[in-house]
Amino acid sequence: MAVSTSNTVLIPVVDQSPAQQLGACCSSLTEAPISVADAEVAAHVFKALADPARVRLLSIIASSGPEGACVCDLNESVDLSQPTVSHHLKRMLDAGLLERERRASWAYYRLRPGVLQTLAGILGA
Amino acid sequence: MAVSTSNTVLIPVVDQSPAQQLGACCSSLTEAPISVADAEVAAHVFKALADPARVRLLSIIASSGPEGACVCDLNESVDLSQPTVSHHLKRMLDAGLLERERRASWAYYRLRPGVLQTLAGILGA
DNA sequence: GATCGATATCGACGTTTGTCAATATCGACA
DNA sequence: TGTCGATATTGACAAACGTCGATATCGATC
Repeated sequence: MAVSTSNTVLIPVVDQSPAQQLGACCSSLTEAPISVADAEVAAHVFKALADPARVRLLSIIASSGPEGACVCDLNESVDLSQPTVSHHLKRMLDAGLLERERRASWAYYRLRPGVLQTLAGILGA
Repeated sequence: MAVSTSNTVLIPVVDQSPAQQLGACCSSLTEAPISVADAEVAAHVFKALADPARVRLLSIIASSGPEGACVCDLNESVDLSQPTVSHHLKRMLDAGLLERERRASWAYYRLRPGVLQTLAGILGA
């Protein structure tokens, strides 16, 4: 998706997940007023955390280390239907909080490395 | 609101703002799976950040230091009606992210001390 | 006390969201 | 190739949300 012109490579920001854009957007909310565009990006990522089921799913996934957590286990960890769990996982995946890997018939989700640190950096001092 | 019985003082958790409960709930999302109750508290605070207008308002307020920002200025900083700005401020106030102080006819909002650090601590490692 | 300016609340509206049942997809394996 | 189990997608619905205009509240000042 990168557009190459002579010796420069332009990467359309809109093709990146919100959490990816987050890394390059703003240093800290408290340092200076965030721009309207960057606020949009940040809010999109916070939205992915703005639901109890997603917070819990993320915590379970994050606690299961770099190998990730199997959806089959996640389905039983929260009291929600399988499609609903799948929906929440997709939401966090699209936001760039999670990564997915297929192993045989199963899907494993894991935390995207560094994304929580980036988010904390934007919040924290 | 504290209920005093003989020599103990019980503070009902439900009477505290979500951000206040946050301080006493969970250490880190990545350490161990968060409980259902704590996930509810955390999600409530994240919800207060899950809107572009609120992120920007919070950033403007946070950037204006401990003396806070006047609503009269905030109204002009974002392209929204006065009632909408008031609504967003109330949402963050209820979540425990902000504090309000009246000076003469004006209302000043400021960041509740330490709340972003607490939030970052829950996210970060 | 009457007025005025600043902020908050109310009522209404279209949009987004969380949820589920039903169904589709996709890989493994007989 | 056909079946089965795991996960994703679709469609529908109620609830929550963001927004605004109109109005209420509340202090200051005349």
